[in-house]
Amino acid sequence: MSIDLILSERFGFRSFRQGQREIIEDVLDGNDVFAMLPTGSGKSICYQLPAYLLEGIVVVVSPLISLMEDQVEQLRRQGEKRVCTFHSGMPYHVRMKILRDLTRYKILYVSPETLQTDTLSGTLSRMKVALFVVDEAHCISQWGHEFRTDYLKLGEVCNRIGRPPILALTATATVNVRNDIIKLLNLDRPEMHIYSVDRPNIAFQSEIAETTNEKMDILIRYVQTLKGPGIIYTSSRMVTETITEALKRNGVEKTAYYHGGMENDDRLLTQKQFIYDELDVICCTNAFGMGINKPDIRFIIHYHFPSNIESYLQEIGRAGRDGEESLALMLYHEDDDFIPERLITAELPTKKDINHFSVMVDVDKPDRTLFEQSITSLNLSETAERFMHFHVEKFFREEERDFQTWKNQLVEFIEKRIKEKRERIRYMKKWILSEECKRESILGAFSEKLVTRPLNCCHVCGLSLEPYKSSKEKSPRPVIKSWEEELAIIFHQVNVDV
DNA sequence: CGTGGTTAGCTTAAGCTAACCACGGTGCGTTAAT
Repeated sequence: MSIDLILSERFGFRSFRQGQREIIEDVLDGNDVFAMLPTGSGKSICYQLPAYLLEGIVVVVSPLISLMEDQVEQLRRQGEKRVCTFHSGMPYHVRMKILRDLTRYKILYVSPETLQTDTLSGTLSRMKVALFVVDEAHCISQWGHEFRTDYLKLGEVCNRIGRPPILALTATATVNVRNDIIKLLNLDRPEMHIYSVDRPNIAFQSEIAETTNEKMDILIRYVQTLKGPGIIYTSSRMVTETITEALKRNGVEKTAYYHGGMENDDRLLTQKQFIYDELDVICCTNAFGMGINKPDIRFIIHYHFPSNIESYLQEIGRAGRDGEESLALMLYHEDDDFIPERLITAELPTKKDINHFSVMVDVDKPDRTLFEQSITSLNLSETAERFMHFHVEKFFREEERDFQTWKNQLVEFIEKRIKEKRERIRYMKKWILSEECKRESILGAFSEKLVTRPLNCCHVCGLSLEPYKSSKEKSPRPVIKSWEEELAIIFHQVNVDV
């Protein structure tokens, strides 16, 4: 069966979008593939379609449980029942049943953490795995080194389950991040499919405030005049709540906040309200956004800047998926520099911590239990603690281990990581403050040149804010949905209520 | 930097103020205690 036939019969599309055919052909040839496609361009087809042609199961590593659930649900709606996910939120007996029947499935969605467990990787190692997919592959580089170290072990796990061909998918990765992913996943001469990260319908605007109060005033003024829906990003949970209150006091009623400290149910509810247009504005930390496929987001405002330019691109990339004019507004005040600096140092142990550690353990007769206990008594941040556990595990896996060498390398590595992270913050700040074209310089960060400049480019090139303002007389937007879509929404909600 | 929580120290001893300090963001999984 040809891939065009499967595309129309299984997925209901007449033709491939940019990049999809080439990527699928390389995957079917059994090559390792690295693909960078802009958000919303149909990345999942690149492994879902080959699943019908390859012998064995396709294992997809995904960063969020909600993302995995969404994908499974969507495929089931399309009529494909041979897909599943496997995670801690599922009842024990359901998980066991899936394990028993795993050979019957075509696609399995799983987190990097669960994939490490012997129950799952053991079962997979005894069957044929056709393809190993890493979705949102930039997470390997962005989260793997400290926050979710299981991302660093994906290469190993892939070997354990028979080293099938690997497909790494992402929407944003600088050349450095690409190389990091290739190295950590152990990709073998991968076929590279890199497409432009430019989003011509997103215009850039920045405002530099003299004081924090002024920044808040500017924010409120913009939100009052801009056409929604929109997202406001900040770097602090508390600030999301402060901004929400301030906006409500100033006439922007349909506003809510969202951050990782909230109850799961509240997060889900707020997210749904935003997607179904019950909210105009959402004030959030970087917890919000991954997997949000709302097509008509009109503005993204940064009240604080993210700590690197890929995160920034990810965040603004959530606007204008429908192709309509959208605005990315950056608000800056010099006090903002403090937060990202604090965050990067808090996620790693200091040299002093490492010295403390080496005093506590017996250097000549290394004992695993004592090592682990000593980490706990260092009183590190959760992320720094995770980092230490990962490196201790690595130490005990070495046959000829030497504590001093390990320690020196660790300290060196920490210094290198902090230096890199500072450099990335510095680059982000340079972008904010530079007097050059915002679009050209952001493309430059991805080693790309601007080909055509859109009419509304950025405030440096000259920008009219008129297209982004809300019109006084609000005509109700016609909502045209196919009956399939309507049904899907109804079923979705039924599932949620039960 | 800004903020919120804690504590020392003052005082017609229970509640106030001021000084000080810690902290700021992303999620998976498992387990212990009811």
